[in-house]
Amino acid sequence: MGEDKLHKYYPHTEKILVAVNCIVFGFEAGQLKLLLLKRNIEPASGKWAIPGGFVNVDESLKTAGRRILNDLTGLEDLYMEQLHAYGDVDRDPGARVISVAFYALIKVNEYTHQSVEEHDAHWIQFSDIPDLIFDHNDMMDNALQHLRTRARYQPIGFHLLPEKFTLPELQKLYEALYQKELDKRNFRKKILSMGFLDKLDDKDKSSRRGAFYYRFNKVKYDELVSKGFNFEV
Amino acid sequence: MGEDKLHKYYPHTEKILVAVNCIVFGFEAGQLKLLLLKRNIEPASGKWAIPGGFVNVDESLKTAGRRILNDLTGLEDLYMEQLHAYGDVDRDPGARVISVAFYALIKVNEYTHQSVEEHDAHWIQFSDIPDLIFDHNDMMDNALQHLRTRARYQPIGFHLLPEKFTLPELQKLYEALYQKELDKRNFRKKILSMGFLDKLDDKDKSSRRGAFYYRFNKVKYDELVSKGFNFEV
DNA sequence: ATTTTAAGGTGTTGTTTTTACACTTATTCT
DNA sequence: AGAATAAGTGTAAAAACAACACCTTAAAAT
Repeated sequence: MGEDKLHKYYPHTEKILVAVNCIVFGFEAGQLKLLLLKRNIEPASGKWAIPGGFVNVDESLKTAGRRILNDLTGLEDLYMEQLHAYGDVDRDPGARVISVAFYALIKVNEYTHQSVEEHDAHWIQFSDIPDLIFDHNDMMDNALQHLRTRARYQPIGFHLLPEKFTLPELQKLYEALYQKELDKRNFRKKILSMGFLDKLDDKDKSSRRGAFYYRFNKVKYDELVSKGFNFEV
Repeated sequence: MGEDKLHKYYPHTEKILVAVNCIVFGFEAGQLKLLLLKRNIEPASGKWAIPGGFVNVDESLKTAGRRILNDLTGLEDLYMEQLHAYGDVDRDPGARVISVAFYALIKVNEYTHQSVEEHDAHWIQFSDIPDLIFDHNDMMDNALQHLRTRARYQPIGFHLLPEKFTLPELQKLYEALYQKELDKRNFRKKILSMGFLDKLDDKDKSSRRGAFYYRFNKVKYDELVSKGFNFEV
């Protein structure tokens, strides 16, 4: 799509820089974590920032998000949803930049850890989030808030856990999200009564007794939803 | 903010046209309605569209939304929230345009009707929505879906009603949103038990018996929220 | 003036969902 | 063998929800 077409149809209009930022959440050792980078371009080089970059004219917003996140951290195939467009005139002191924020959820494992480290990115837990550049602390707050409310009504928490997870792990995730302890019996009763978790034969042996693994069964879940089921934790 | 600054900090980056669209909802005669315009610029001139226009470099997204909506329809001071940024590369055949959609709620009355008519905009009820340009039908679907879920957990429905409204009116609004009949006694019990509606002394006399007016008391509502209350209808 | 009509307003009961709460079991470590 | 640790399990009381029918008010019609 060239300049000709642009001027033909929308003369006297001003173009603007468009960026995307990806707020990447991970869950590890009972802690919710955020992926941050030290920015390496001016202005604000060296300061902590949420991964981001500029959208090219020939790519969609989500494509740009995936490309930029891959460039900056090596991560790919994450669950990603658009969150909000940040458009205050002076939000970026370098230029007028509108940024579309996405939040992403990732199953943290050795491979992703390695990739993140090689790119000099860092997992920071929520009690230790530093001052971030521009409006990135706002983005982070909004994303966290959004994740909290959304996880209650959509089964997106499973994107933060490995394929095979235990019920105590799942409960710890929800406790981390809601910042509130949950009753073990009531939690298990509720989750299992929904009927889309498959109990596996093997156990996670990191505790003495060991806890059975479960798996999220998307086929069953979709079937239930099509019958009017509403997820809620 | 000039070109100098831009080139100093972010060289080799491509700027893009940024638009906003406002999905404006109204509620009248028991019907949820959408404000639409016939587009008067190319491409797709003469086709039905959601009101929209381009963002200037010196205004925020929301400011642009209010300015454009005011230009196109004369409306002002609406409740407005950002919804989603639409960024597919070919969504607008005229150029690469990213559009940030807002949804807006308005208390329809004689004054707003007049203003809308003078600008040749139209209130269309949901059963009669025509084919819209570009991805505007998607925007509308998303906005409606969003309104429905959001109205359940946030007291935003009151933005669609006059300051003084009756309980039968409020119930009709929720019935229109959920497309489902509600039990009069249970609805009244639930809404009134929340304790943020003030009953007024006068009645709406458009029915034989007349129904008492109520008013949403924001101070009481905020107080309840600060004590941990969660709105849900 | 009386009757009719249309919509507003009101409580109770059974069912379902949610919450609170304590002991047993499996396994590892010593 | 025994101690330690976390996993796993059931019940009862309380709260929320859903279903349901009649009386009241006031305008309109006769």
